[in-house]
Amino acid sequence: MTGLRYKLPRKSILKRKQLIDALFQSGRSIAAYPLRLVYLPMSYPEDSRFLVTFSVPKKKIKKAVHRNRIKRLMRESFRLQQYDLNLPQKTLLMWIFTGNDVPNYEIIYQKMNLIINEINKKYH
RNA sequence: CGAGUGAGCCAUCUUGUCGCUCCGGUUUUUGCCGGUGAGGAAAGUCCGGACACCACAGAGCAGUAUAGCGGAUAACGUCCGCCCACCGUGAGGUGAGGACUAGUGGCACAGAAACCAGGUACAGUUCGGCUGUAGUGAAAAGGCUAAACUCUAUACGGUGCAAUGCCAAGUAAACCCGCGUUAUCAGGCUUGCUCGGCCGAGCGGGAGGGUAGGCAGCUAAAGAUAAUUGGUAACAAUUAUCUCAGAUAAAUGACAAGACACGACAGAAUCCGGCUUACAGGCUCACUCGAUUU
RNA sequence: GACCCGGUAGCUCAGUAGGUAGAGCAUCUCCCUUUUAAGGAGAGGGUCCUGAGUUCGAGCCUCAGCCGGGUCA
Repeated sequence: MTGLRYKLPRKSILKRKQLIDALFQSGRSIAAYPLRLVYLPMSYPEDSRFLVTFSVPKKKIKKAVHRNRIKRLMRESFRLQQYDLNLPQKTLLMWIFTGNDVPNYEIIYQKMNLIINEINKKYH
């Protein structure tokens, strides 16, 4: 795995509303509190193995500072683990935070690792 | 030294590795190099502007806001100075601080009686329901109440960057019902109403279809810092230096090491000036009271 | 982001010149009935979202905050 650059540029971020709607309509999900991953294999023009986005509901986390903090932790955690995820084809990913409090980085990292392993089992 | 008052400022820092936004350069292949990157409240959206658009905004009414006097300002409900009232030993603090001698209304309970009056008990009387006292109450004939209507003075066109302009893509110039078509005529604008003015060949409703991209607006400005001058002050003028976020499912994070005061409230979304609310702790200056020493 | 509404009993809502907080449903008790439902009689239940201010006195007027909802591309 040497030589891999752990980057997460803008082109790998899911932005288009049409794709997000499709993801919610027919995507599957895996949960590991306080995280939930919604995913859907799909083809799209962007040159990236996946399109990913992170979401923290305002109903659960009231303060904008805390929502930003959680999204940053999730983004950082996914950035470092993106090559552990073995996907046979292009896939849409949405990470949703379902907890009620601000967690620390280690919990996010471990739970994300759990979900990623779960996905890999399904494809092998 | 202790207690306190007022004004202003700061908001963990340093280094390394990996990563993100925007800008510039390099390179021609999505890399590399350099720079850049949240707040004093970015918040609440409570005021005031700038800016943009609306068949240029006219008159009257209504409505809303403000309320000692003077000044500052682009403007303000903000700020500064002075006067007055109240609070504090004091430094100081607080104040919607015009008018119930224009009119209308309200004053529960208690009380004989509560706002065109009327008249309880007792006493005194010049016998005139005249005077005093008692009693209820916030208030008893003289008042209180305008954060009651109202009056006076002043100000105010409406909508807001999801405004607005342009580009690209796509769809349905179709269907049903009603009204109207060269007119003292449907309907619309003038943003609550009336008058007046203007637009006008289509308009209103039902059911249904399509779009959810990009660029401009978008950050160099009532700008920041310093000095000097004018002014009691708010503030203004001049000179010098500097360029300081512009994202768009939305950029500031992770890890490691070190330091100490062991880190509060909290995240820009068109931009400024205020107000209000949240907030660990620290610093500076001026002043007051008390005690002690000399 | 900008601009608007609302908060009163367990639920749905009334509440105007500021003066003792009400209705319907629900709950509980009793009556009626073989029993239940319906009907009748009665009872309990309130920080009027929170905190200040004006007033002799605020659900109501003023200011600040909290929570919930809506409109606009």
